[in-house]
Amino acid sequence: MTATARADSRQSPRKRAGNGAAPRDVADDVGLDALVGHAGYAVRRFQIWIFQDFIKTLGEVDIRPTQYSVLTVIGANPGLSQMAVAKRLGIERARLVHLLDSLEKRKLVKRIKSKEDRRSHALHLTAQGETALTKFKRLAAEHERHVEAKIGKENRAHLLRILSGFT
Amino acid sequence: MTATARADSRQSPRKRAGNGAAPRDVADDVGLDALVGHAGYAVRRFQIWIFQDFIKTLGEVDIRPTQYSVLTVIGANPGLSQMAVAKRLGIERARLVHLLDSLEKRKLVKRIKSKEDRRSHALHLTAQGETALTKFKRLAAEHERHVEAKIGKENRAHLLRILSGFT
DNA sequence: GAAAGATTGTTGTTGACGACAACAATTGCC
DNA sequence: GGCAATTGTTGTCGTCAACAACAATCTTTC
Repeated sequence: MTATARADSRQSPRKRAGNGAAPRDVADDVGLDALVGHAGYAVRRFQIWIFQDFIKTLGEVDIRPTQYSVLTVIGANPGLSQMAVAKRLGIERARLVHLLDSLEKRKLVKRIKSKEDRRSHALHLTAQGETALTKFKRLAAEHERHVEAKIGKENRAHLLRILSGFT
Repeated sequence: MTATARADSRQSPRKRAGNGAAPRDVADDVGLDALVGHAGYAVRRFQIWIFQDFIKTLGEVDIRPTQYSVLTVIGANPGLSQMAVAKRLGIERARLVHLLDSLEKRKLVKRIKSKEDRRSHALHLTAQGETALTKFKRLAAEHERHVEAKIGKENRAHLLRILSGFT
């Protein structure tokens, strides 16, 4: 049913395709037709927009969305292992290694060798990391207001409710 | 206001952070706190889920979301230039080159040298591409039903309405 | 009508990111 | 004590966005 708009022209599409009947130099009025109504497409475009705004809004402190999520989880749950953080955020532990390397180099996070399980590291924010995170959160809240301005306050709330199952 | 859940513990967070007070071997009940209420995080997680389902549902025909969007746009607007397609879908023309290379190798799309503008290529589906696309659309509709089953029919509809501005 | 500037497709590089595989150190199981 | 599983780490591979450079071609401008 997404193809309804094409149903007629599909019977003999090469009639127009033969030569340059419609090369269309105007790129803005291209019909999406079947693409509209696809949740994945809309979500992808929205996600791109929202990440770009986040990166831009937190640009002055050079924090990307993934880094922010890591800092937030560690800040809320000090002493967590890398495995636990990775599992919670749905990122691979291999990936988390590099993330923590850079965050540790910036003195925002420290890895402390756990005494209960000497394989694992207990993750903590540094004092500097604590104060930095509060600033990041202030900027993130500003970003959140941009989202509200873009799609509306109620729509944002409803969106969060719809997607709450994905935590 | 997204940080409200942390507002109390933020005053003296290092009280708990001091040593291994809460190493927490259970990874599933980790509090996200401040992360909940961030639209970007929810959208990212949802987008990952929805893409994985799309890839899996269209796995038998080996078509990924971006490829599907390209085929759909070309199918609905035969004769479009690469530049127009790229601009419409928000992907770079450099990226589109590789996408079209693979689609052309699979005989789904053909580039025809435009006679009006000899720099550009007019994009068309092959006959094989036309019939293939109808099958892809059927599978995509099935994927869309998975989304409905996941978040609910009305929620999906509302989601599309909220995000319609991102086309 | 020719020079200057813009556009189209192409190639290449960079960096973020997810998926996977291998490894050493350590723990837990039996 | 020995064997399987887990944790952090390193490395590779493939996807994808962002840029920069380039040749061919159009468009503008004088």
